[in-house]
Amino acid sequence: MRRRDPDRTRLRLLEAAIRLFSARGYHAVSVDEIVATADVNKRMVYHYFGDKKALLQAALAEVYGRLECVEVQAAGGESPPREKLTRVLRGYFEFLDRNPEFVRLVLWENLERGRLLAKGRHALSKNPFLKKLGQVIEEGMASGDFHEGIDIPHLLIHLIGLCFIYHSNRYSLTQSVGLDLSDPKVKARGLTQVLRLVFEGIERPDRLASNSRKKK
Amino acid sequence: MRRRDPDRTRLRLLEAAIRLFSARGYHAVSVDEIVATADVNKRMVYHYFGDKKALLQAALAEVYGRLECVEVQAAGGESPPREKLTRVLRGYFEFLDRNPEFVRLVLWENLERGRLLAKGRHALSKNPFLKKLGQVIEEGMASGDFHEGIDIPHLLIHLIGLCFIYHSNRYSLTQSVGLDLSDPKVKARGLTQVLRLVFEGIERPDRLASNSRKKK
Amino acid sequence: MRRRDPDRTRLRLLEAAIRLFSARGYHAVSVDEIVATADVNKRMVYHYFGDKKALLQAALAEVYGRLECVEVQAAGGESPPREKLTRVLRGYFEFLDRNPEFVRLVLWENLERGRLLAKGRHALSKNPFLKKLGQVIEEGMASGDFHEGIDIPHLLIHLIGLCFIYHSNRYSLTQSVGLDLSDPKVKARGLTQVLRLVFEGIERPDRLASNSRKKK
Amino acid sequence: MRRRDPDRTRLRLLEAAIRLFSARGYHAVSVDEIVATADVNKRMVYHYFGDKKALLQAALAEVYGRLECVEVQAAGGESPPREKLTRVLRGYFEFLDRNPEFVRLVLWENLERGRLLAKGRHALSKNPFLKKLGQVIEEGMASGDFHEGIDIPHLLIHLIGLCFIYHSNRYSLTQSVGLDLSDPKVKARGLTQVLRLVFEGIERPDRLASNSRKKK
DNA sequence: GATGAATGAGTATTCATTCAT
DNA sequence: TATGAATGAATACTCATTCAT
Repeated sequence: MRRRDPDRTRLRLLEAAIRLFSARGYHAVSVDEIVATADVNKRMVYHYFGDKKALLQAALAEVYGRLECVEVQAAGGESPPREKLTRVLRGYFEFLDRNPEFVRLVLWENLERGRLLAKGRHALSKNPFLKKLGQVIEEGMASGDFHEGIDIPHLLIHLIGLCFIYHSNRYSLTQSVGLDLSDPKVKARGLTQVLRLVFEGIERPDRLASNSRKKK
Repeated sequence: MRRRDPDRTRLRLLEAAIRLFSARGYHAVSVDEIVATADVNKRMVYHYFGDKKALLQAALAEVYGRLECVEVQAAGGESPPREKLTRVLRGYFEFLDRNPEFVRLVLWENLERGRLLAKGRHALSKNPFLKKLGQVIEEGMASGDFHEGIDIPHLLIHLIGLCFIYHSNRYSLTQSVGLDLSDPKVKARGLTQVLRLVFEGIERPDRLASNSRKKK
Repeated sequence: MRRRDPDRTRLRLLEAAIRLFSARGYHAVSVDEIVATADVNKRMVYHYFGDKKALLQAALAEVYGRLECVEVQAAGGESPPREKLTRVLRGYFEFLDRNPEFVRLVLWENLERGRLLAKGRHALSKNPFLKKLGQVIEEGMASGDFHEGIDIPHLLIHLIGLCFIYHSNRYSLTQSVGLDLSDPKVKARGLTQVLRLVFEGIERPDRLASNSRKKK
Repeated sequence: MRRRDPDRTRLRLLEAAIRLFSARGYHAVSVDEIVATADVNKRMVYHYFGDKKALLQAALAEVYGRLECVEVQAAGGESPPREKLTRVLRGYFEFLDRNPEFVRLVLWENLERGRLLAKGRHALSKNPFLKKLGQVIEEGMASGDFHEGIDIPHLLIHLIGLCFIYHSNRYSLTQSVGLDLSDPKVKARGLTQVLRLVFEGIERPDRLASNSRKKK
């Protein structure tokens, strides 16, 4: 008879759920597989979590929470804005790289129209990472290092998008642009190029006078 | 009553499959639902496509193919590179907006690790849209309008990422940045801001001299 | 368009049916497989035979009929009874060996309780082979070569059984007695031993006096 | 209402499987029928056995095992070989008569080319009945009661064949030799005649001198 | 807290057969 | 005569969940 160790059981279930749900999505994973992976009795899913959906929700909460740990310190200190932003973006990019479960679960949830996201108050909503990111940009605008009039919410979206795309569309991009996005070197260069684009754009500065500022 | 119209039957199945697979993913959709939606006998799925997976594959091929139609003419003519690129990006952004099935199926497929994408030569691989996009950038580099030394494959990824993120992570972004990404006005502004970022970056040009070109 | 050749179509269907039904039995074979094997349109099964069951019946009739061809001449002439019987039994044994479809279909039918056998007037009922066999035995009794008082119907059963078992229970016997019954040499020896048993039994003749004739 | 009696459930499934599989063969029986007969939830087939094929395998093992119980004592003692062999054969004949499931399952399995027989160590392979049968014959040869030079493996096959044919080909034989093999009297006479054939053959002993021993 | 037997609705797929052309 | 689209019931098997112990 297995020793009674409620925490262990709950934890093993959660780990199995994160692994399997992120790997194959909610519908492609059966409760049987989860309990087999966790080496736990099936009944325990219902005992600890209620039902399969609630287990997914717990898995989401757990994984989303990991985002909190990223870059709490990265944006502090007295460095110039460009350096700060560089550090934060690098932190985020690498977080996504080291936490594929996060990327995958966020995508599954978006494809499910965020039904479960809407319920529980996840770390994703009151996200300290995004707050920090916004502050760094504001600092840069205040100091005159960055353009004035930047639309911060949209810029946040862009920064997320530039990092996310490397991890979300890996397979279709590998096919269509011909880069192997699982190669660490390719990813490293990707990050470098993202930073360059973000800070400088693609247009030659000496041509900027005539074009820039046309659009608000 | 038995109508006898093979084309109609095949088409209805394909449409139902596109609708349902893109809406809920492969595993959450049953063949029963598909045939009910298509109002077609269940056997016909196997008659025309072989099995459920092959039906998904056919749906992917159909929807991916739609990308081919976008921007065939947009990038022609004698306009300056910036205008050309603007037109192409706007075309892509709006294509994603008008074809949520495309966005969703691409994401499902990436989450499934591109298993079906790998087989069959889809329009996604020998993608004329991406080719055109690459050409426009080269033109801009050649004419001196854009920076020299741009890494084109990565820039393609960035452009795709900037457009994609508005449509792929709509639900989690709505929660985390507080913009309603289903609002057409928000999307329109998003595109504008994307273009601005792409061309100019966020750094003030007069500060560029000291920072720029440090990284290759 | 395939040329119209009714006889060919019917024949191909029949051949495919015999092959498949004898190989795997009625229920394990689908009409689709039959028409695929026959390279004939599915509808033709119903056109020529009525339904799947009737096709089986036709296959049975065809294969049972082959028994008629065996040993029409073998039992003629002036040879002594022992030689005649030897020839007939060898003919039957070898017929079974060369016609596994016959053996298998007879077994399937017996396992199905002879439901289809009961209907159509098959060659199996008014069987010329068995008639001949009986006649040879009677001749032997009349001439004094064979015991008097032989129960002919039962002896017929025994002779059939001795030949049949080598072909019907091939797989279980291979396991339980350790002879490879698919080996032609083993089968040849089997026939020899069958003949020896039939004519002489296993008891030493000098001991026969005391035991024999006890049972009627 | 949910009774909770695993042994009962397993047993009922096994009994239903034996009954139905032996009656109609593997392919003609559906899992639905089995569970309906057993009055058990369908899921339990997979819970206890794995799948339909494994259930058949379990049924085979169970029924084959019954052969072990036959004639453990029959061949002991000090009786003369002829009597011993008579007892053993009568035991086997009557076993087949009382266990039609055995006969039928063995035949089905042979028709399926012994695929399931091959796996799993069934009682059929290390068969104590056949061993005993072989020993009795050896004793008879040693004592001089039986011919010397008997090919034991083949004789085993013949004895099995003589008993089996009465039970395996009942339907076709009824048609072709005109005996009702379901009649107990006919079967009893059949056994008697089998014994007579086995011990004495059909040839008149006084004619034996000239013919016998010709074949090895 | 933990076990594994039990449930009934649901899964993808295949069946023999018929109909319109 | 021949084609292949169409049908609805049946196939083996899996699902998330609950119950008795």
